[in-house]
Amino acid sequence: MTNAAQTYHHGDLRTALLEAATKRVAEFGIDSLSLRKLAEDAGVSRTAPYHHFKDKSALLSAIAAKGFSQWHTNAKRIFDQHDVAPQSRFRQFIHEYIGYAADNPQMYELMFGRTIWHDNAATQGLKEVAYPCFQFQVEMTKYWQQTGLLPAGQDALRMAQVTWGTLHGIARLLIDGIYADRSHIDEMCDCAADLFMQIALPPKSN
Amino acid sequence: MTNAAQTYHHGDLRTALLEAATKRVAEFGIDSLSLRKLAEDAGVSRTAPYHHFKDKSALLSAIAAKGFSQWHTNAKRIFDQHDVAPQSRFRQFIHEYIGYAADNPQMYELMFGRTIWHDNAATQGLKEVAYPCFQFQVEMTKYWQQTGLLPAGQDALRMAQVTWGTLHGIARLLIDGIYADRSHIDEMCDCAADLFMQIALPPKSN
DNA sequence: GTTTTATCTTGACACTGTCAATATTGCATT
DNA sequence: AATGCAATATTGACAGTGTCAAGATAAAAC
Repeated sequence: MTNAAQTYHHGDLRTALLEAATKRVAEFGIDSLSLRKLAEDAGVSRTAPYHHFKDKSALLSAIAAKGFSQWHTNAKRIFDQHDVAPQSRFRQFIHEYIGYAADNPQMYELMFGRTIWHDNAATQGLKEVAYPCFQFQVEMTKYWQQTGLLPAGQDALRMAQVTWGTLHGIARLLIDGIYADRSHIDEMCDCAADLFMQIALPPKSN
Repeated sequence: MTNAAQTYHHGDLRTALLEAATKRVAEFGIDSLSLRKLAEDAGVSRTAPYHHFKDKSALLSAIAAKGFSQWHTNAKRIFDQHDVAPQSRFRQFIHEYIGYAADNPQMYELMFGRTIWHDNAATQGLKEVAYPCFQFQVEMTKYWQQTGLLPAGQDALRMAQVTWGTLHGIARLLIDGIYADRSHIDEMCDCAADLFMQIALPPKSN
């Protein structure tokens, strides 16, 4: 017990655990998270966390939920800059998406990885935050189709899956250190943006 | 020297372990693989596997290596159908890539997931099989650019990263059960193909 | 036949998540 | 203020895990 407060009840253990766990995951990765060690660092016993999170998966879900709501507001901020031209906004969104993943690789891995999504392991609370985030991707896609940035002939949902899939894939390749190299992030983003906006682009002179 | 498997009179524990592990991973996933249980099933002691694989990660790398060489030959087979029009081949490649991922989700997860790639955990032997596989993606991209299927203005490597990223992303979204639904695989593939080949498509106006 | 080498075994260590039973406290109601 | 209940925290225990060290055994090399 390194903490001076030796009270039997911690007071706000849930918040303390969540914050410590978030920090630990961000720094050392999902696999490094141990409930026991976490409890010890918080100055409580090994099983104390179980009164605030059903199991380890629930804790991870809670961490991811924070990440989702954070990213969701960020995405809205970018998208809602109505004074910026759609093309620039679209490009900026791509850069910021990949940038977020590159800057918070462990959090991204947690949010969009199999750890919390396989076998329907995701908490109800997580789904309630994540699904609107997914839905937002469709709304944006619809808008970009309407403004002629993306081909309008395709179904918006399908289109959203593909465009998001691209961003997701690039992010994963970067994070997992496969094939793609961090030093060319911007070029890759621009390449993706150009590919998407083939039709929308005015014919280049040079 | 490095060919530890080539023995005349020895038992074939290495092969037995590799096969059993591959089967287990394919069926129940990476996390379900336990070296101890694997050894027990093979009728040897818990630490016997360590004489054939440095650690668990090395075993996983070996499994993934098999998957890579398998996929690599498959990709070449599709690409080398010179009697099929490039457009059809390109489309077929996309469908088969996603199809492979959808049919072998656990293997795909292992091959292209962080488990073996993060922290440079990949074995040298794995890299020797995987890197040519990545490189092939660039060669195909170059070809598609030359045939006018993909925009030729972009750097081939960058282009390959984006196109592969798209396939990878769609595959991951499918496998992890995020957002994308298995029942629309074909539509998603076609949507991606159409998006990539905007330029190759017959011009609608202008 | 003897030595070297590859392979396998037992024992042990330090972890992990999680359940069960128990103890302590804070808060609401009387 | 006293009491009862629900929330919270604790110790003990169980069944796992990967992996190292040291010793045993069989096969191969000499």
